Amino acid sequence: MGVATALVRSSFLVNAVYAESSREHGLTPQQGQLLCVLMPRPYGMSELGGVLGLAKSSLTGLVDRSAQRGLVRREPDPEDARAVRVALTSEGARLAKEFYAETTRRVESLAENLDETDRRVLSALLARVVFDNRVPVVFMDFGAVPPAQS
Amino acid sequence: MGVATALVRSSFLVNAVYAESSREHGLTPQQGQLLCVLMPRPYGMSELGGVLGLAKSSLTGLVDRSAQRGLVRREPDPEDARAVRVALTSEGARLAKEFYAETTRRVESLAENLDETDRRVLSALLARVVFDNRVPVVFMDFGAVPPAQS
DNA sequence: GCTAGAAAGTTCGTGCCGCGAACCGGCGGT
DNA sequence: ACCGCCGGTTCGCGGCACGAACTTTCTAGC
Repeated sequence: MGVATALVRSSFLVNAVYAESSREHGLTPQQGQLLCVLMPRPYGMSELGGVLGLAKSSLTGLVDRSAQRGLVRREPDPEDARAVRVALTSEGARLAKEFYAETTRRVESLAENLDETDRRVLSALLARVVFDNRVPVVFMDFGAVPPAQS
Repeated sequence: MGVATALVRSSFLVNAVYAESSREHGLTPQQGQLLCVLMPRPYGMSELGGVLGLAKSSLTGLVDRSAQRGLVRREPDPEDARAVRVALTSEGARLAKEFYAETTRRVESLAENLDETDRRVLSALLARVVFDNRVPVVFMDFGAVPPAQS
């Protein structure tokens, strides 16, 4: 199988899993992604647009809906009266943590038939691709590899 | 980087590339995907739902819009008066071929910094994941590796 | 200081997407 | 001949993403 085909199909798979996990947590995939991005710290709207690859107006809507559900909050930026800092509410932080953990678990399980070595190799190669192509931090890397204290 | 993080981020990347390629061909990503699936042969609506992972009603809409743009056609199934076979129009087939080729090229180029060996390993590992998880044929594998007459 | 313009966000209108519920007509077993 | 299943469509809903136009605030240049 060509590398393009492999990448496209695996993306399809990961998306499906991500979407299902979102749905089961009462989130849309976009909201799930927003929560994950906000986990480490608050972001400005434009900054979020850059990370998520969305237009400003798209962000307004996404943050509106997420705020309406009590997941995030718009705080005024103390340094710039125009700007806004989008932060998780405590409820949002709770859900984000849960969603992140469960999604990580499920995506990991997609590679459960690979042995430890293969998983490491796969991670390393994908990490290289991700790095080379300057992919923004759309999914954290916390305890991601709480790993093997080999 | 954990395997989950690597998979999620690379998916994000591939999606972005896929979406951009679609847009530049005047397609939505869903329409592009539909065209790619239909390249080898016509499909029934339910069958398409299975492959794309969509509800019946979602398919109706997608096929409607694609048909309106002259990309696909609904043909009656000669064996079953209820059923329908969705097929590419000649225009649709032309665009599909173009879109497929360009998208393959771009996705491949995401791994351009990997040497031939690494690319092969990456393909093999992803193919394994895709196979183990029964991912439907959402992206063909034609001349996928027409490559290098080294 | 003042003003021209850039930057941060919002609003608005449009089209696409995905879903479930309800529905219709053909198919098939009994 | 009937009744249940199956393939598809319709409808109404909410979410998503965009560009264009607009408001307010910041900042450069003079």
